Amino acid sequence: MEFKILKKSKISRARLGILKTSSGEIETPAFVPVATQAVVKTLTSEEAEAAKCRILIANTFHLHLKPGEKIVKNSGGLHKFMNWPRPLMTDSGGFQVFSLGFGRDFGVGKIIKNNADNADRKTVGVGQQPKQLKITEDGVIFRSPIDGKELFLGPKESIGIQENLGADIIFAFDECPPPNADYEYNKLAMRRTHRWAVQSLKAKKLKTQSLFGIVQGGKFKDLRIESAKFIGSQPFDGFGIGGEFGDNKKTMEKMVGWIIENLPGGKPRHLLGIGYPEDIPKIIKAGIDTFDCVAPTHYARRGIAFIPSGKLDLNKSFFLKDKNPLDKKCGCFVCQNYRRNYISHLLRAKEITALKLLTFHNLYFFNSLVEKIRKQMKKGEI
RNA sequence: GUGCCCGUAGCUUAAUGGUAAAGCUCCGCUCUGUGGCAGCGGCAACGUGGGUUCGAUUCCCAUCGGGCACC
Repeated sequence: MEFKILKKSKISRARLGILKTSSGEIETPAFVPVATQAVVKTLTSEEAEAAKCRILIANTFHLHLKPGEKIVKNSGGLHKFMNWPRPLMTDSGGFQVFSLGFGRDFGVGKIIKNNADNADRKTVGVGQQPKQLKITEDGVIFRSPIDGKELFLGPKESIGIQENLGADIIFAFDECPPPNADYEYNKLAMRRTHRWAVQSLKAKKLKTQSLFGIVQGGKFKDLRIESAKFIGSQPFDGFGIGGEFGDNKKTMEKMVGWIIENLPGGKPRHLLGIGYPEDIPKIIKAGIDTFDCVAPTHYARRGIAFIPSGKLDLNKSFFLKDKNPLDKKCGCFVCQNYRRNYISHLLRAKEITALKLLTFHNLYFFNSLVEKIRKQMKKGEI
């Protein structure tokens, strides 16, 4: 892999680049749509490409369970398996330590609003374990959500699976602590993640893949700096930034800043799981090169379209009388050919095509948004 | 025409001699390394008219509407 920085902004930390992988190159900054189960839900790979997707991220944990990495490997690897010849990432399964663990126990996502509703939420401290899984020094004992069987995932296991899957960019196994974890828990989890990072490097054998280390540290400045410095000092090909980013957009920007300042400048930085439209200019200005987010695809399946002025909830009945396209200025095939009333009807009729049309539009919207930012960067406007 | 049964929220159904509950629909809200989920909140009803009773959605009568059986 090669990362070429074409231009550095003079007014922010933003940079324009080309990320060259074994499966071709992408322009950065770039949005990375989520294809957990080796598919952008509701779309074919050809459709994802038509929606301007140039790189996707699949998931180690999910693909290990179903269909199993050997099936994928025997099918010629992830690219051939899903007919996606372009660049691919796989997430390490570290996030599932959170989403199937404390995230499920407390019913929280990785961003938790610090309001009255959450004032009485308990904090997670050192020594606590999630109900459904066990975190040890060597890795994590999961229970398969499919058959309840015990399943162990550590750095070696994760890298082994990711090598079999065969994405171009793979991630070190990490622990993503919950947003309600206290300082001491974050410190402990972060240092464990650092040890796992070193073990992930050691476990990696294939040279065709690039390995990204993951920075943790929660919302704590000294931990984020320590993590960025440590992970940054290791021979990774690039860096992921994981975990939580405070309870509002401003703190997120600030926190990403702490990390970026302490990472080596020449390697790509991927922000894990962040990217609402309003976040995108901010994180790019903070120095992020790639980022993934379920927002466009997940919201689509809840009936919501992203447009320049915000979001449209097509479930609302007044859209049944709205003959406009989702977005008049959008160039995607959905906006060229379909109207809000029809999509709203399909949603109400529970027709899966509604989800497909919205997914396509949302991805096109996100990818166009980032494309526009790249153009602005070329002109020196960002 | 006669007999029997049934009329509770937009829909499908509960419960009760002390003014009513749920599911779906509908209307809000939440979801950031993905659940084609889920969760939270809200609007909304005793067919009509009498009677008995301190009090009737509940018991009685009539009436209207629906169903079944018989003629």
